[in-house]
Amino acid sequence: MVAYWLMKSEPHVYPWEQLVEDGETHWDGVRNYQARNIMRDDMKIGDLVLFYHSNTKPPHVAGIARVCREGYADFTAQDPESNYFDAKATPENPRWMMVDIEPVEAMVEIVTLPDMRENPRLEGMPLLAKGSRLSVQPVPAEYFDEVRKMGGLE
DNA sequence: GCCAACGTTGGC
DNA sequence: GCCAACGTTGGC
Repeated sequence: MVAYWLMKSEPHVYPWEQLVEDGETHWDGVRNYQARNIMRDDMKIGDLVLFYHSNTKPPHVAGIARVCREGYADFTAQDPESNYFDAKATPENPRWMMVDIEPVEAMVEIVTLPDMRENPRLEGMPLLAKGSRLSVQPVPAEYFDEVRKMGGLE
């Protein structure tokens, strides 16, 4: 049973194109407990992910990725040189977790946030909820399919 | 750059 | 364990 998710990345930090170039990546740097718990407990190999570019004009879904490694320690938390260093993270208790994802397919056309807000079929999608800021969040299947169609994919 | 909505921290 | 202060996210 495949589950669906949405992950946010700022394009100037790590864009979709970089994921395509890399072939896969580890989703380091998440420092929010709710998002961590999703990566630790819920994301399974084969789950599909809407790759969302935040903090850009307009914000948009750029492509679809797939989980290719399940939750494990985010080692950047233990690296004093990292921007994501957390003094409370240890090998015994890494505190922060991540998954690996790989690109599946780019949207034929990006799906922008305004377009999603205008689509009545997406009413109730967590991303569109007022005050939503979770960087890793669930996407109920019907919304995932609709976004995929909006992006020109079947 | 502004600021609303959240999440976290720390004093009490 | 409350809650005010502060920091962050992210759309606009």
